[in-house]
Order: sequence, then structure tokens, then C-alpha cells
Amino acid sequence: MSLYAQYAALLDGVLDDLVAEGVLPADLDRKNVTVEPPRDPSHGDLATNAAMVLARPAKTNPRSLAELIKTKLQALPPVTSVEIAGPGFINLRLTPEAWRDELRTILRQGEEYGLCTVGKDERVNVEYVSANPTGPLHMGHCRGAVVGDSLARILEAAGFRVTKEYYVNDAGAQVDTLARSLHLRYREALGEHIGEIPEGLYPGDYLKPVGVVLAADYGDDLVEAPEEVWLPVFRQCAIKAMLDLIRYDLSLLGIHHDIFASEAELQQSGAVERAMEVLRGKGLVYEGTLERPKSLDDHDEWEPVELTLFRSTKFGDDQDRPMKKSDGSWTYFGSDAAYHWQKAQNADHLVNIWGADHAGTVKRVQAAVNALTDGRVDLDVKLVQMVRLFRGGEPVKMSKRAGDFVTLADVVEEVGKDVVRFMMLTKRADTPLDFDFAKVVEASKDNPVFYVQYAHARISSLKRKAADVGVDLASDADLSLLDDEELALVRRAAQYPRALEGAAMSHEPHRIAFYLYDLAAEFHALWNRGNDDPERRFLLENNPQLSRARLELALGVGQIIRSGLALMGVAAAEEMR
RNA sequence: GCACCCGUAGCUCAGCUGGAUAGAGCGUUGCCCUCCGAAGGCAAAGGCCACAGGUUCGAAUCCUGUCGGGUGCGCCA
Repeated sequence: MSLYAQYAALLDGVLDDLVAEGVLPADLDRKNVTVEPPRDPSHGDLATNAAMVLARPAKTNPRSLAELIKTKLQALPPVTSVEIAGPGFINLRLTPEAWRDELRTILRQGEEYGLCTVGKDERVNVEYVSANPTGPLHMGHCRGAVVGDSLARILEAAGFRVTKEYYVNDAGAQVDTLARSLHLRYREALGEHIGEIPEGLYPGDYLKPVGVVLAADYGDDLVEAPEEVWLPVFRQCAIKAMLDLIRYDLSLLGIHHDIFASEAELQQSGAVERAMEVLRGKGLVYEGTLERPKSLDDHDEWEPVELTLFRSTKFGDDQDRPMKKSDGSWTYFGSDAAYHWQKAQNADHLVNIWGADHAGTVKRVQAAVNALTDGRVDLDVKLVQMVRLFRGGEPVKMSKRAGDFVTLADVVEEVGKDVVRFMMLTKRADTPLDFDFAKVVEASKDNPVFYVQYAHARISSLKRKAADVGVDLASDADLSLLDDEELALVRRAAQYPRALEGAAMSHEPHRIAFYLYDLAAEFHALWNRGNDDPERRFLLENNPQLSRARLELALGVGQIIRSGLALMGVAAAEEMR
């Protein structure tokens, strides 16, 4: 239980007492009562808004209720002072020993420190990447991959049971295109000169080795065969090869999904029919026509045709959405509705990480989930904005033709997995992100990756050098030797559990990166004191006891940095090179 | 036309799901350092949180409207 949660519980006890004494009514709603660190540290160690929130329902005023709470809080041993401030905040100060204890807790619990149970063991399905299986992953996929994977780690740390899932769009026209592209490569592997890859097919070299394998397996049997004969074979083979490629790309980032769900299998299983029948049973499916799309110009042609539609407007969508095309095949949304229903069978919450260009389809899928689960399961869609690539300030040019994109594998190879992952989390997901190959590997304070890693490297170096100044790591540290500035760093470290919980509940992994940056900045500031005044260095030749205590502080900070980086899927650096 | 996202310091962005005097980096200005505990340090200036209403003890945060920017709209996936 985090420090703040502990005091929230203590406060709860105080409120219970006040209820028992008849001061407060029993049926008070306390859900808006918080215990937090005050924004301004001069206000104290902890602050609660209890008096302000509860005064009105208790038919009293904040200041007098605060006085009652204050009296009881003062009796708690670790509390040195209680002040009532502003409109009715109650500010607590804790003894230095309380903070020393928190440091001991960090070191004792190690990587367990900060884990919490707000997830209540509920099941969350996080679906991310889900790129079409038509080629290697490129930088457009990278951010969603990192955001989704880090979010999954964070949710797990917050006490959710997490399933990481990838939806394979292997049922649409683009996988037929892929199969045709592969057929060309197959003929090429048999010695045929295929020339330029025609417009509309996938030109990338990555299909060549697959063509070679097929040439070895089938010889020239399928060169002259009609398309309906070879297409299914080539499609299946191409999809499998592309998924292997994608899995490999993801592994470069340390990403491994639990489930790869196939759209084609979903359709074959009859799940889409079943989903539609459920919706039809609720009166949410009908035959009708769509309005003319507003994006069309006046001269564009538009023929209204009768289709099978889902009443997503009942759930706030702009218009009803087709589930079935006029030729009887499923629309993407038709499958998708069934797919989300399938995910919801084994989940209490669904999270999708999507590119921001899919923003327009969020409502209809949420509508489908709501309808199919009768509101039992909620769907949160995190939209991820573009990454703009730069090299030394100049935009990296990419032409869409000829598959000339920057692949994820190339970027990871150039700057490393940890740099890529960290950088992808240095902004909120829904704002565009600039990624400059030169800047992200720069060794300077301007580079948050470096700055956080450098803090951890400094701490690691302290550990290595401890013995040189006669510090015995196995001995107990006398933490009473730490001064106020040093304990302030413990306060910052103790906010890690809050950062984790906030990131989990808001589905915002970037919060961890920002928290770590702040923590690192405060550590560096403390470290820099030693440059002006050698007596304030962490390790002192002539003072093993003080060195031991300060080392303990550093190790605590190092633990938090390591834990936080682990949530981001980033390895902590032992030294900088 | 409609929907979604966004609008916070000169620039790039945070702002802990409604808290106290709105923060950080860059840039600017001024001091200090040039020490491998390297890949700088300290400090200052800089804000009508786009605008106008509303909700309440309290709003950058929630609601409504307006203005401005981005993205999208299809029997594509």
C-alpha cells in the first residue's frame, strides 16, 4: 500500500470516528476525498481536501470541520503538525522518520514497490499494432506498438489481468493483392524476368525469399494455373511469412502478443453471423440505404443501394453503419463488431490503440460493444498521432511509391530499442511527435532519454565505487544522517506509486516518462551539489557512515528509475558510453 | 456540412481525471564552472491557460456556444 493510500486509510478511520460521534452523517459519499502531496512542498508532506468536500453534505462549514479532523490527525504518531490552509485544506507534516521508513520500504520491496491493486484483478484486453500483414512494420506502426505494450505493462503492475492481442486483417482485398505480388516473386524465383512491379501490387523485396521457398515447393506447377487455384495457397503462405516478419520486428522492441486473432478465421467460424443475429434480436439491425457521403463533390457519382445496417446512431454515432455489403460479404465494421464481441467474452475492459486516422470509426465500434455486451464491457480507444521523422532538423523524405518507407527494424538498429521506446512516450499519444535521429542519441540534458539513463548510470557507478571509500554495502545504513534536501528526494521517489496508478487508470503511459524525468532532474540537482561542495558528494573518503546513508538514498532512487523504465520496456543503463 | 482531436511562456510540451501563487526543456538575459562525480551549474525575465457564458466552496481541467488549427467522412481496410 502506498504511503498516500496508507494515510487515506488513516483519514478514513478518523472520519469513521466522527461518524460514530455523531458529528458526521453516516451516509456521506467520500469518493471525492483525496490525500495527495501538495503542489507546493512548503505546504507540507500531505494534503487532504476532506473538509471542503464533506462540509456541505455534513451541513457545516469547511474550516470548522477541518478543526475536528485536525484534532484527530494530530494524535497520529508520524504526524508532526497539522495546518488548516486556504479554503479548508488540511496539510500534514510527517516526521523525518516516516520518510526514512518510506526509503526502507522502497529498498525492501524492490521491484514490487509501487505495484497496486486498483485493477481489482479485472481482465483487460489491450489490442495494439494490428498492422495489415502485407509487409514489415514501419515507423507509422512503431508508436502504437510502444504505447500499447507499455500500457499493458502498466495495467499489469496496477493489478489488472492483461491480454495483449493483435488483430490480423487477413480477410480483405489487400491480402489478395499480397498473394498476387507474391506470385510474381515466385515466377521471378523460377528465372522469369518480371520487370517493374505493376502499380497496385506490393513492390518490396521482402516477398522475394518467400517466392524462392514457393518455387522450391511447387516448381513451376502454379505458374500457368488459373488464379483461383493458386491464390488461396499464395495468400496463406504470404500471410504466414508476413506475420513472421512482423513478429520479428516486434521482438526487436521487446514486444510479444498473447494472441494473434485472425479475421478470416473469425468469419469462417460464423461469429459474425451470430453477432449480427444478436443485434437483430435487439432491433438494432435493418435493411436500408446510406446517405450520400458529404465528402463527395457534386460531380461525383453516388448510387444509393440497400445494405444491412447497424443502428449505431442509437449510441451517438453520426449515421448507421453497414455490416454487410450489397454482394453479401461482410464490411470491415461487420467483422470488427464481431471481433470486439469475441474479445469481450474474456474481458471486463477493452482497450484499442489505433492510428488517429481511424478516429471516425471509434463511435460505431463502441456502439457495437455496448450493444453486444449490454454495457458490461467498456471500450477505450487510444488514438495515436503521427511520428514525424527528422535527421539533424531536416525532415526525412519518404515516397509512398516503391515501398520507400523507414522500417521499424532500421530505426531500432540505428538508435537502439531503449531509445526508440523511451522517445515514443515523451508526449501524450494524441499529439504529433517529432523523432530526430540526431537528437535522440545526443548526450545532453535536452535529451530526456539520456537524462534519465544518466541518472541511473551515476547511481550504478556509486554502487561500484562504494567499496573504494570503505562503504560496506551489507552494513545497515543510518538514515538519520540524511538532511532535508535528501529526504525531499525520497518524497519525490515516493510519488512513483501515484504516477503508476494514474498512468494505469487514464491509460496514459507517457506519464511514467514525465515522472522519471522529474525524478532524474531532482537527483541530478542533488548530485551537482557535490561539485560546489565536496562534502556534499554522495561518497566521502573520510565518512563511511554518511556515505552509506547517501548511497542508500541513491539506491532507492535507482530502484524507482529501474521500475519505471521497466514499465516503459526500457532497460536501465549501468554506465553511459 | 458533420464528427473526432487539439488550442497553456517566443518555440516544443507537462499539468497527477475539479484544488492552494499554472510547471519543465529549448531560446533570451545575468552570474559561476571548464572539475572524468565528463557529456555544465545557479538564477531572472517571460501567462487574460484562444474567447464568452454556465456548473460549485474552487475550473487550464466538467457543460454550452463562438473563433482558430489538424484529422477523418465511402459497400476502403
